[in-house]
Order: sequence, then structure tokens, then C-alpha cells
Amino acid sequence: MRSEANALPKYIQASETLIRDIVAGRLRDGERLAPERDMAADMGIAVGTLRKALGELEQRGLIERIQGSGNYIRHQPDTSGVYALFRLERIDGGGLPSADLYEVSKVEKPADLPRFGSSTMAHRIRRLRRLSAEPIALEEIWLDAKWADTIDPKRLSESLYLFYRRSLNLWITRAEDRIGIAPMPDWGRSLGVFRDGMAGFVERFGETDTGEVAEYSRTWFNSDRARYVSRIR
Amino acid sequence: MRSEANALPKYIQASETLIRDIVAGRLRDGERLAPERDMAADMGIAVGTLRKALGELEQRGLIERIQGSGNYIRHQPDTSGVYALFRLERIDGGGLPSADLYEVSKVEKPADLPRFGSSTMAHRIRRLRRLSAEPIALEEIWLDAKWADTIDPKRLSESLYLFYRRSLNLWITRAEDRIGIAPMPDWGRSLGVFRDGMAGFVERFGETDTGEVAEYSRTWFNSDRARYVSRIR
DNA sequence: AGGAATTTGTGCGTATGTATC
DNA sequence: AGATACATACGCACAAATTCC
Repeated sequence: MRSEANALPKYIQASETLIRDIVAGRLRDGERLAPERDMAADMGIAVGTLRKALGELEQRGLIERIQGSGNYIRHQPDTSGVYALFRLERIDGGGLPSADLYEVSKVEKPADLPRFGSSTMAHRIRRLRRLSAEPIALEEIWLDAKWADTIDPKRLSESLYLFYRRSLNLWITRAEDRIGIAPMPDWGRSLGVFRDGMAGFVERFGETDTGEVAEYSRTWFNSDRARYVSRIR
Repeated sequence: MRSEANALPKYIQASETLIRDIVAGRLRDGERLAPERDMAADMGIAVGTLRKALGELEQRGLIERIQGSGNYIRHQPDTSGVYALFRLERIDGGGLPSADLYEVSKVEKPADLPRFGSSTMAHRIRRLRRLSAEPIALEEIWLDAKWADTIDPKRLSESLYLFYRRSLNLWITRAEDRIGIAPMPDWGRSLGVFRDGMAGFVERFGETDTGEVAEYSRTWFNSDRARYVSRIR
């Protein structure tokens, strides 16, 4: 029973409203939501419909539902949120991620680059990755030129995905990583990440909500100091 | 409203009944289930309750629900379902997984093994992993002895996780993988997986629904032939 | 081709169980 | 122990997609 033709189901409208409120920061981490009956009344929908929406949020890990207590926001914007896509950690556990910018340039996509995106040009970003100050990886990101004419290196100080969202309105929501072994790249010598020899190697294809591949990146990490972590399900 | 004290919710009873029927093969792949109203009547529960159970099955990928048509079994016992946790693929893409059993033994957990599970003993399973017949990895699985007194190698022919479920009633639903580089193990020489040198290395902690770590495994894979793939979000 | 029958999807309201405060 | 709040369960009505005749 939909109020308007062609409208999305109410439970999806409700969940998307709540998701926007959470990621926009209007609802803060740890905060308790209003009781389900009150929220449902406010939104003009039935409790069962709202509960279906809350179920979606729970699945995404945005809220925790505790019987007899309430529904609580679970959203750490600076760890799980922005760094959700960063999968390297120190062998001795954890570590706070940071990055030194090393190069930003706009170039023709080289022939040996995997195909992605629609433009023939791409921005190439090279960074030195650190975990708790220790250099652990070299990173080379290729951003399809479709998403930006130019990139101001001054604005790249923080998380790259944060920059994508804030400055380019580009939301990378999915990624496919392929992990293997490869020799470290020429441009990375003398940066103190590796002594020599082989490195852990991560290829990433970053996708938007629509499945478009906007970004391709390669990361070489020192497997003596760091490893790639994947949590499944 | 539960018919008996301490009983599981009806929707969980219903979903578990259906799951058993599917994995036991009583319901075959592609088969259409009876209409929801009929099934609910047969099981003596309300349609909404049954639908919640069917939602669980859909999430696990065991059925496909098509509006206006019906609910269909989707269960490829040896591909997507059981191998959902297998993350290696050939560099040239895909490949059908199989395994040769190499050793099964019950041993005291060595001191250098990471801590997991409650028992001091563990079953050690060593396998050669293939993708489309080509050897690509060595695998060493440590299953906490809590879950089985003995393991019959004859029953280990197929998927390990299928064996866990069917024979041990153990459901591995989550895992944490850590990927790096390591030298291949001594016991793996002469199995034709590697020429020499370093291998991709995957450590896995397999968890049950309750978060208990039941299994720890190490996999060494030939990075010339295979890579680890992680799809995010 | 088209309409009727079938089947799943959405939405509502209500009653009761159970965990938390 | 009582109040509050989420969880389970039921039944019904209508919408939307598919199938059948």
C-alpha cells in the first residue's frame, strides 16, 4: 500500500532517511533512538514497517538493537567509516593509519593498466603509507579523470575517501581486492619501506553505488611489518 | 508466543527445518517450494512467521524468492554455497576448487600456534589445494578438539565446511583472514605447488555464530598461479 | 493478446513474550 | 516489583509480478 505511485516502499524510505541522518552526523555514535512506537508515529508508519527498516540498519552495522533497552547508533566515522576500506594492520596488531603524499599528476592511462572507468586520462597519486608512524606500504592510486579535472594536493591531506566524498562527491562503497606477491616498484626505492626483495601486493578496484569502477590502486606492503586483514561475513 | 517454555522462536525452528531439508538433499536445486500460505498451514504457523524464516534462507543464499512466482531452492552443494569462504582464485580468473587430503592427525596444540578454542588438543588436517586441477596451495587446518573426538578421513572427501556442518554440527559463519608472505613449510616440499622461495600466506580464524573460534588455518599459495580475492561491502 | 488466477511483497494493527531499567 | 522497550506471532487487506488459460 503505497502513498504515491512509483514511490519506494516505506520501509526503504525509512531506512534511507535514518542512514542519511547517521552518516551526516545528525545522530551521534552511542545515542539511543526514540522508542520504536514513537518513531513510527512520528514517521507516520506502522511499527512493523519501521522494524523492518531498523533491521536493515542493524545488518549494515549502523545500529545495535537491544531488547528491553533500545536501538543505539553504532557508527565510528573515523575508524569503521572512513578507514573501513583500509585493510592493512601491523603484525603486532592495529596501528593508526596515516599517509605522506609523494606525487599527484594527471596522465594518460598507460597501456599496462587494467581497464577501468570511461576516461582515457587518470590522476595518479602516490603515497607512503604509515601505521603509527612506521612506514609500511607504498600506494599508487589511479582515479579516473571523469571524476575531477584537477586535484589540489593541499586538499589531499586526510583520508582519500573522505576527500573523494567531500570534494568530488564521489562515494566509493564497494571494492574488490586481489592480494598476491610482487616486486616493489622502482619509484618506491629510498623511501624506507623495504629493505629489498618481494612485497605483499594489493590490487583494488573501487566502485561507486552504481557499480562503476572509479578508482584502481596498487599497494605494496612490507610483510615483515604489516599484513592484510579481511573479516568475512 | 511460544508453544513451550525454553523453545526456540518458531521462525528459527522453521528456518532450521528447511535448511536441514535443503542440505540433506530432500529438496533439490531449482525445485519450487509450496506456496507460502500452504507451507505455513502445514507447519501450523502464520504466513508472516514463515516469511521471516524464508528471509533467513534467502540471506544465506539457499533460496531465491520471486514475487508472483515462488520460492526456489538455490543450492549448488559444491560451488558457491559451501565455497563461500574460499578466497583463492587463479590469476587468469576463477577455477573450480578441489582438495587432496594429505594428512589427518590429532595432536597436542604446539606452543607456537596462536591461541584459539578451549581444548589443549586439536585435529591437524593437511591438504593440497587445487583450482581446476592445478595445484595452487598448501593448507593446514587446526580444528579444536572440542568439536570432535575423532575424524574419519573417509568423510573428509568434499568441502571441509560441509563436513563440519553435516558430521560435527559445526557452523563456521564468520572468519578473519590475515594475508602476508611466508616461506613455504617443510612438509609441503615435493607436492608440486611451488618451485621455491616465498609464498602468499593466509592465516584464518574461523568462528561460529556465537563468536567462538573453532578453527585456525594456514594456507600457503603460489602467487604466480593464484591470488587472494576480497570483495568489500 | 489479454484477462483471470496464483503467488510473493508491502503495510497495518494488535496481543503477548521477554529483557532491561 | 513495576514500567518501559524490543521481540515474536498472528491475521488481514491490498499491491505487484508471474503464470496460466
